[in-house]
Amino acid sequence: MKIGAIAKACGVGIDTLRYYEKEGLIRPVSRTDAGYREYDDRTIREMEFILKAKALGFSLQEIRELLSVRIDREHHPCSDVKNMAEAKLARIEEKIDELQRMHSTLKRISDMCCGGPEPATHCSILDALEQSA
Amino acid sequence: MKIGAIAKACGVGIDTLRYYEKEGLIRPVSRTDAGYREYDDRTIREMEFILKAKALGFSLQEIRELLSVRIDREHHPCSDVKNMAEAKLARIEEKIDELQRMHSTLKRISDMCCGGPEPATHCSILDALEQSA
DNA sequence: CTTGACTCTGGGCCTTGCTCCAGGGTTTAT
DNA sequence: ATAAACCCTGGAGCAAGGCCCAGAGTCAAG
Repeated sequence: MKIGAIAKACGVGIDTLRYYEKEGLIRPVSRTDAGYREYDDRTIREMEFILKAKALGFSLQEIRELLSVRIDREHHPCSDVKNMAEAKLARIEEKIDELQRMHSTLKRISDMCCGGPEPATHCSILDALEQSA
Repeated sequence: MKIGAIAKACGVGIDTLRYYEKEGLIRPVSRTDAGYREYDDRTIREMEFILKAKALGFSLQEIRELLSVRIDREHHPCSDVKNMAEAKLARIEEKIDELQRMHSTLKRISDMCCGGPEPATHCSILDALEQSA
């Protein structure tokens, strides 16, 4: 299969595949005489792995590490993978906390605002942003 | 006050002030004969406004809109501000939801992993990422 | 008077993950 | 045979929000 077929099968752009190759995530099985990349089903499974990991919040760099464990499971301890998963979970939790703090503060000051058509002369949202608290 | 004093007072870098100026968020009160930017206390209050809005998740572009209401409250309805706040709240909620989905999926598959020192031959995290579900 | 601290402009660089372009070669279908 | 569709490389550009640098001018203190 050539790059276009893989891209279609995985629902990504051709450029994405070339980019992942440049980043060391995937590799074509070979090249044709004309220099065209050739892939097989393994690439599709690798891409599914990558896309799933991405959906869970792993960066391409982290995915590269996951892939390096994946291709040689025997020589990597399970703890390597679990550590990455737990570190990622911790970062996701931090991000959620931060967003929740932002949300509650903003909601508090937004709820005080009338939101009506009258001039914002006494708008409590703007007032809240003014305060040097 | 010159730019270094403002930067120190606001806890930002000098480049940040020049960047905000280029982005149309702030403006020096005047320039000295030598071309140095001059500011006064109003700038500090503006920067506090900006930094507070940033902490609530507003982008610089959105803050520019907030500032334009702020400097001429009479000619903008309160609803403009509240709409921005509510749109931002909605986007924060979306982001939280997405992170929570990521978190629960990842936690589920992470919890299945032993995390021990043995080879990852049967690591359930990797297995879960393999599955074409 | 000189040294050091400050400021100016204009531009480049960084992150992440692509996306697009130019200018060429190749393959496939009609 | 020729046009359409595909592929190649290398590099530029985008988002956002700055940081950093060079080279030059300015200002305050000793």
